[in-house]
Parts: sequence; structure tokens; C-alpha cells
Amino acid sequence: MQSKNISRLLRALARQGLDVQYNNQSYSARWVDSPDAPIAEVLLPASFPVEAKALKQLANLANAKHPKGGNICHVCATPDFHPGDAGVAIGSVVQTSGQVIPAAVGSDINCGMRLHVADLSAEKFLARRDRFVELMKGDFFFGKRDVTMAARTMKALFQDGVTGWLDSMLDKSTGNFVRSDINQIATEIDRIFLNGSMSGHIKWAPQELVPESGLVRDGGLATIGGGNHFVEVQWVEQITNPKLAYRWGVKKGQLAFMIHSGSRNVGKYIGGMWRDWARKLWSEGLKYPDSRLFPLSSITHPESVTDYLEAEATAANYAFVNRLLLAELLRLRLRQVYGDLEAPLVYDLPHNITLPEGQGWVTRKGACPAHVGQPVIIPGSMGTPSYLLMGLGNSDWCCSASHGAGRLRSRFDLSRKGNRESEDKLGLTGVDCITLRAERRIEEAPAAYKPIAPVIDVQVRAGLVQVVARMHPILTFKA
DNA sequence: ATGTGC
Repeated sequence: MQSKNISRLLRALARQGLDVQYNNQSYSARWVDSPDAPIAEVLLPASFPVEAKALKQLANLANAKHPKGGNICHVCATPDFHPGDAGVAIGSVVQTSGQVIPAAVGSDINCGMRLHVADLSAEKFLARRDRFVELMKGDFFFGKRDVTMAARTMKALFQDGVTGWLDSMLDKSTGNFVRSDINQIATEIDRIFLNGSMSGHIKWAPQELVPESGLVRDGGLATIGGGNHFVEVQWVEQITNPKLAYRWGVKKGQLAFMIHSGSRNVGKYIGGMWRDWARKLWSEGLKYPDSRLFPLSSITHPESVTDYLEAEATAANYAFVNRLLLAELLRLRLRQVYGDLEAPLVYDLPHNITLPEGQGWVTRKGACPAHVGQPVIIPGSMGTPSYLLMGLGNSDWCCSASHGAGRLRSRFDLSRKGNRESEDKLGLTGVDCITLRAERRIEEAPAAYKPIAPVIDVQVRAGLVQVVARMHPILTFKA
């Protein structure tokens, strides 16, 4: 089944010291001169292209054992596998003990997905689409927003995520939330991974966002962000597992609202800070790794690992609240345009995060946790379906699933060549995408991504996930 | 990923 191109690629990699084999829907990769490193595996259909850069990055990750303590236990990658800018491939999952690798998460801390549904037909939605778009434009059309928030609320959300934010919205004298719509948010907390609350600390947050008292002007909360991030209105076109779908509140014909966003500038700030610190900690008589991956050892520097995890959690908390507030904007406008709709949360889960699992940690970069029975949300693109699935907790793949279809063509390639390609060739025919930046529509066109169906299919066949429902895009908002 | 950039 392998094409000549792939065979040629594997031979070229072998000459560079990277042993890559393909069988049974997966590549295995290992640097020949590192026989003790675990063999990295990539789940990928034979018909899909694979890039040398991404394979090298994954083998480097398997090679990122801390020389003075710590272990790489397991490295794998999901079918949305493609090269990353910072030396770690998107779709990588690494299980470690005695060490964590800040670069394996990077800057986009707690990038994740959130899904709501509403009892509203596509027909009724489209009848007032223009009014809805007009209102959402006002909400979304700026990369920055000036949210004015009490400093104590900001502090609470950095330290405790959604729980902290809810606590700060409580009127202590009456025991009620300051606004009645917050009641619904509180009842939905069990539908957020880790309840949207991790152990963070304000000392890791950008200083200007955590004054002692007063008000904070924040430009990141309740904004979508760039790249592949979006807010999308979809239609539930197929239910594959009715029992689970009903249990999770999803029905055929409903409208779905999907949010893909992360920790914005906070993750950039904290991720960048720790990328630099990990490198500095490394310079204590150790040879610099060529891969630019600098693991922190919990054996030689235990405080560095607890500090990093606390810092990562601080950004993760911000991301959970960011998605929550984006969803509240959506619900507000839906109610304004379509009347009293509940639009309940189905699930919110991170796909860029380090979690304690097994004897150590699992770091996923562009990969969803997919533990047994857990809801998993995998978006396609603005012109192709997205999926709601259930995790099967497959330990061969570190209990993970892909976070999307995976990029096929770079943003740069599309901004340079895409503008000269036809709408049809870009897969944009019939796509309703609202964005102020025309190039975003090109860079994020369906042709930028792998076809989602085989990506889902290979994960179902390999026993990572089970499909619960499929949603078709109606309207996409890009920043 | 980031109001970015070969």
C-alpha cells in the first residue's frame, strides 16, 4: 500500500540515522544511535502523506530523557500529526516519569474544544442568521477585547479556574450568584474536564493582570484567537450512538456550537517564560540537546517541576474560563435573537496540556485525552464535519485521540499560493465564514486540512474512540 | 499558538 514516495522518504531517513517502519496503519520511528529510547509510533492511514520533519521531531521527543534523572516511558502521535514550529510535532503524546518537558506543551497551553447544543433547527437559525452575525461581529471581531474585571475575579480564575471564577461571582451575603444566568454555568461544571479547575497561582500570571485590588482591563478573555481557532455553528446531522448521545444531551437535527480556543497571550507569556527557564536550568554542566527540548527533572530539581506544573495550570485555568465566557457571549446573543434557549454544555476538554497519569505525567500537544467513557470533540474544518466521540482508553496510544484533521498545507503556503487557487479547489464553495481578514479564510480553507473522515476512521479501527455524533458546519467565525 | 510572517 505504500507509495514510492513514502518508500523513498523512509530510505532517506534511514541514511540520516532515523529508522522508520510502516505496518498496520502506523509508523514507528527511532534514532538508530539511541537504542534505549522508546520507539515512537504514529497512527496514520497509508494513503496520507507524512513529513520527515515531523517524524524527526517525534523521535527527538522519545530521545528527551533527562540525563540526570527522569524517563520517557511512551511516545506516540495521533493521525493529525504534522511538524510543529517549536521542535515538537502537533499530535504528539509523551508519557514521562521523573521529568516533564515544557516544550512538549509549548505556548498554546490548554488549547481546547467546547461544545454546546440547542433545540433550534438549522432552518430557524438561518432565517435570522444576519441579525445573529451582526451581533456576534460586535462581540468577536477584535483579536483584543477590553474586558473590565474585578482584580479579585481575575486572581480567582488564575488560581482556581472555573471554580474560582464562580466563587468570585457569588454574593456572600445572600449565597446567590450575582446574575441568575450563572446558575446554569454552575450546574454544568461536571461537563468540563477537571471541572475547569487546576492548581494555579497568580505569581505566574502576567503582572498587569493581577493588581492587589481594583479593576483589570484584559484583552484576551472571551476572544477567539488566531490560527485554527474558531467559533462555529453546526447542525447535528447524524447520531451513531443514540444511547450516549441522549445521555450527553445531543439529538439529531439540533444546532451545535463548537468553540476552539485557548489561553491566548497568557499561555504565550507562561509558555515562553518556561521555555527560557528550562534552557537556563539545563546549562548546569549538561550538553545542550540538539532537539531544543529541555526536560525538567523532578529528581534533581523537584521544585522546577512543581513550579512549572503550577504555571501551566495557571494558563490552563485562564483558557477554561476563556472558553466558558465565549460560550456565554454565544448564549447571550442566541437568546437575544431566537428567544429563550437553554443551549446546554455538552463537554469542554483540553488538547494541549500536561496531566498526572500513571507513575508520572502525560503531555499532549494537539491530542485529546480519550479515557474510557470520556467525551472527545474532534473538529474537521470550516467546510467538513466535526465529531463527538467517546474515548476507549487505549493504552497503546496513551489514552489519546487526535485534536482535529491535521494540517496538510502550511499557512504560509496558502497565503502565498492559495489566493491564486479557485474557491472550489480550496474547498470553500458553499462555506459561510465570517472574518475581517480575508487571508484567514484562505489559510484555514478546507484544503489546508487532511480529510477528516479517514482520520476518524483510523482511530475507530485502532480502538481509540467510538463515534457518537457527527455535526456539519453552517457558519464559522474566525478572528 | 502569538494582532505572526520564508
